[in-house]
Amino acid sequence: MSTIKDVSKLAGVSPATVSRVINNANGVSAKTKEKVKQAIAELDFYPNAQARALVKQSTNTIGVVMSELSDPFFAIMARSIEITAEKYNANVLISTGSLNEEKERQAINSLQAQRCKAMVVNSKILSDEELIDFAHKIPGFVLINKYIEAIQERCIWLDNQQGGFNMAQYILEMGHSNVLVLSTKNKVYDASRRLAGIQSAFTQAHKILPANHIIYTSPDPQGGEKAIEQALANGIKFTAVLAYNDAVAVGAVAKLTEKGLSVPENVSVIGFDDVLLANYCSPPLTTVKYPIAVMSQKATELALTLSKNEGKVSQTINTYKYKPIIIKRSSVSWG
Amino acid sequence: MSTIKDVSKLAGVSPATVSRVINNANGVSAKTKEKVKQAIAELDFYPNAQARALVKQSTNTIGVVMSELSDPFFAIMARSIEITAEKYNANVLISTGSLNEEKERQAINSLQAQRCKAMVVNSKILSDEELIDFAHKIPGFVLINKYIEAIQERCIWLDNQQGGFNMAQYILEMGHSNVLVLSTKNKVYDASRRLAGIQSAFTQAHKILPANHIIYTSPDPQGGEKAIEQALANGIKFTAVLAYNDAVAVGAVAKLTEKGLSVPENVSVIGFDDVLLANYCSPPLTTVKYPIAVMSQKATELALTLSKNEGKVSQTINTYKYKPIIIKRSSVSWG
DNA sequence: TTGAAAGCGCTAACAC
DNA sequence: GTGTTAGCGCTTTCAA
Repeated sequence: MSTIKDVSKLAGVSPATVSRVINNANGVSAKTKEKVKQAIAELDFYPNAQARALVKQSTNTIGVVMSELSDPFFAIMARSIEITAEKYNANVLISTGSLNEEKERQAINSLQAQRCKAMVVNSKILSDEELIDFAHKIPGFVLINKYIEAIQERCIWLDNQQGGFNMAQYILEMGHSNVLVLSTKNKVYDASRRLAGIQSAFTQAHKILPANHIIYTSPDPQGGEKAIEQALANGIKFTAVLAYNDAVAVGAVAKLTEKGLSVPENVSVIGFDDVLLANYCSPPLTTVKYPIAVMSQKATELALTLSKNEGKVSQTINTYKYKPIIIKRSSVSWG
Repeated sequence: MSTIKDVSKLAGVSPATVSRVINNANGVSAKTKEKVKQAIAELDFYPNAQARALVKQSTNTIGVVMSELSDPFFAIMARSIEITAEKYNANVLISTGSLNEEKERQAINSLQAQRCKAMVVNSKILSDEELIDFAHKIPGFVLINKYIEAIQERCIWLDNQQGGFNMAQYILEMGHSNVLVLSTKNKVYDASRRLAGIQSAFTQAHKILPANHIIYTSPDPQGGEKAIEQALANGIKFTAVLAYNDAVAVGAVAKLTEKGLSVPENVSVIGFDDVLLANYCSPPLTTVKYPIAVMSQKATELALTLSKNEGKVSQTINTYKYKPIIIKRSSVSWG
């Protein structure tokens, strides 16, 4: 790979001049500019991004931490961040953390090593203290899908508790009182918020949600299938299922159908997120809309802005809480 | 952000020694190592990845070019690459190109600027010549989902034509002869291969596929819906739909159902890819399996290997063609 | 309008 | 074992 020196030699100018040309600086005569451009083309030269970053002390790269690219929810998030970043001419570096504390930390560290000043982090598992710490060290550190009061001006979040509350309230209104809740690994932040919301709706309605009606399972269709299998095997009685997300819901529907229980006639099911799948599965899924695309865009813009201002937070706006909304389709019937 | 010099000062050693410690080089006494480590912790120091890359002349980063992260197909691909890269301690840099020639080229260029020596590229639209050119310049350049003879030892591909052929052969065997084909933008590589396969199956069966039975639409559910709407509006008669991918198929099913045509009783539908959606939509979709996860893993390993060998291709293996297989579910009936 | 020179943060010879 | 030095490819003063 050729360097700026090679180009300068071929064009018969100094490296500085070549630098001026590739950076569109003015103060270069049209003639030399032309010569340089030709040399660049001839040598197929691309300025080394690392060298540039090193001297400029900035990369214009936004780092993204999330757990699982292949999950449609995160895929939408990634896409939205990317589109937004492009608008601001920023590059995107994605680092995945999975549901493991050490990995999540590493993901952030590797982004730090890349000297990303802007970061959008979807932490599922790190402690609040550690995240607050990061926020204080990294100017453009933004948390998405999570709320921590101490750094609320850097949190873009959905009110998950409200979402859980909505699901439960709706299903109770529909006349179901034997409800099965499919949650996920209890250390996962949003899962616990949603569960809290569900429980508070039960309490408010003076109903009881027995502990054995809560099953913790993996957040994918297989998880949904397994959970239903298990509930049925344990003889748990239920006429409704509240799933952690749409993928789990869809797996639950599949297993219920397989066992001769039709949805929504025998069992009602509610998902969460409203990903593509929810609209096209059968029956179309009643679910809670998670406006992740809008939120990701906001998070990206905030991260970029903060990193420019060296972390100085704007005075006017200081909270970014989004509201979940029930999308009623066909997977719920009167109980 | 602190530098190696700051650390060396605080620890009372030379920068070289610090470098030795962070690189786990031997020849450092336990005592100094301890001092240095303490200083590192105290200053919260992370070695600057760009500076490192610059002097080492290598980044251990694999670049990925693809069009659309939010498509589940690509999401699986990204995930598989990531998992594989991690095994080899390589970082992943994703650059998206969309279905636009200039953007695709830019995506590759920006990866070049980052000095990625290994690259997995899913090109939808660049010309063969240009791709061959890149392959000659970039040691670890690997093409995924595309076959170009001149660089076949760097191509990981599915036999799309065979896949198209299989779909069509199966639907013809099932007794359908009024078939609607939902393809996508005709410049897209795999779409054209699949279409060619479909056509050759028709020819071989001495059947005719009229030109107005081929509709070009966007590769997502909305595209499927629109295409069906259009076909119906134009009074085209069909009892079977061959879709470009599962997302299109699922959209088609939704629109057909909406119009009072049930699947598979009135119309049979076949998808392509076998993404998660295919198994959980209604009815479960008969589709063509695209083993993208395995292929992505292979591509990653190949790219990494080639980049280590400076592009020298191993002698033993020299072709990576994968076979599509029909997965029979419930969206096809006898015609 | 152009060039020389210093330096970004790190590693790798080569001394000692 | 440890330090000194040069240099990776680029940008940016400062001079000319």
